[in-house]
Amino acid sequence: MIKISDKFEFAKKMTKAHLAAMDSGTIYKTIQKGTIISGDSRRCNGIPFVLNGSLRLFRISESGREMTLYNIKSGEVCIMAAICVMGHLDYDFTVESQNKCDLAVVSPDVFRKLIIESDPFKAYIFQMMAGRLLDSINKIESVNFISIEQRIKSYLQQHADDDGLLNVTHEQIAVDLGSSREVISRHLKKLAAEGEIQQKRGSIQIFK
Amino acid sequence: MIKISDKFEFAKKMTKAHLAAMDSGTIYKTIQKGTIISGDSRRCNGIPFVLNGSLRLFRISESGREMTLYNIKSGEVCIMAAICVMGHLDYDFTVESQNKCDLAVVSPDVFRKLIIESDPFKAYIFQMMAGRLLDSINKIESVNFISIEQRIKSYLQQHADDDGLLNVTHEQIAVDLGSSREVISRHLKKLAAEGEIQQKRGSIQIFK
DNA sequence: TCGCCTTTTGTAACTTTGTCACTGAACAAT
DNA sequence: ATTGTTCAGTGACAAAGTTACAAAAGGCGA
Repeated sequence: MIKISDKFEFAKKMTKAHLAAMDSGTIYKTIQKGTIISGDSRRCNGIPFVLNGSLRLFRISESGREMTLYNIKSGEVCIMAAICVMGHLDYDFTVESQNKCDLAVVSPDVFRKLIIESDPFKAYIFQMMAGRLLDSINKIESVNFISIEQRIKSYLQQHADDDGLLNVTHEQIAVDLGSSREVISRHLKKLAAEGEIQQKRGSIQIFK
Repeated sequence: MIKISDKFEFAKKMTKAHLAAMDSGTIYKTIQKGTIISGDSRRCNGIPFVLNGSLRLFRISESGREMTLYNIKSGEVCIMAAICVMGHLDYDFTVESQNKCDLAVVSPDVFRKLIIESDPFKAYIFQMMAGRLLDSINKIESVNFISIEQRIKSYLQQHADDDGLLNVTHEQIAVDLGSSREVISRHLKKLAAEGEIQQKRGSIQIFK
């Protein structure tokens, strides 16, 4: 079983005592794709560190529209959980696994101890938070300044594998971009007509 | 002349040595309304702590559209400057004073020293960053989920003084909400017709 | 292999929001 | 009072999002 200290560089700089404390307050678990680990009236019972796989943090509006805020990849931590634990705030985001995931869930108490005592731990959380803030600012800008067509194109580029293939539905793209399926369909159709992509059910092949 | 340690609580918990270091690396300055202190091809030459007044951090899109990302109030620090200094990144936001401001600009070197050595300093920056991240996430949500009319109403509520008066132009509201003046004008006209507000040139009076 | 069900995609009509190109009104300074 | 500048109003249009369906694709059991 892989542990935090195997995957996270910061752990290598921690003292033996802190590592032991972290270990004793950590529950390792493997979850299947589509598992909701937080939100949906579930309280935050620990801070998830992702060892393998990736999580998706999203919100659902009052009208039921869903929007991805960001993904948490392998080697990253759910920084919103961390912030809520530190500020004793409520955590009303929903976090869902996008595939089979190995998680290390650190208990709030141990987290609070480490964030105060351990410099490497603190530095790591700091860095994650800064990165997320930059991401968020970029997202705000992107939503306001960039046309949906451009954003779809970027999305396709970023999510395509080496062969230019994506296994996503129009709905998924819409949710990730904070748009709606119909809009995505319209633009994909246009891109297909222009010969930039080819569509199949549940997947998209991009060219050039 | 007011100093950082007079306005910022965290300074009261710092050691004498760190306070002295901070002092020696800080330049105090007063700037007039509308002064641009960062961005516009200006490099970041220090981290501004706001003693009085408030700053506005914004971005300008390629098409020239301007959008406020957030305001930095008295007792706060420009966290984007801090992040850029820590990550040695470029700082391509624009920061402008919204009124007459007293600033304490801490040099990057001293900032980097304090962020490593001083726990109270670190804790303060941490807290500011967390707050800003929450704000940003809320902004993303608000832009995606809430109608412009609702957002205008919230804006009016939040920015009105005790008598329900706001001294803002339609253009300012548009920039702060990431919308356009014409849209704001349309909705304000509607609100005025419904008797919820009364408009004058450069100011709005809200009722109830 | 055929029908059935679910998921995914397509589409038309409509509303909301944003853009463009002006016009006019309010205020300040000379 | 004239002039220039900033602020607000407006109509026509474009882009994006919503509503309400219909149609196709794929999986699955009989």
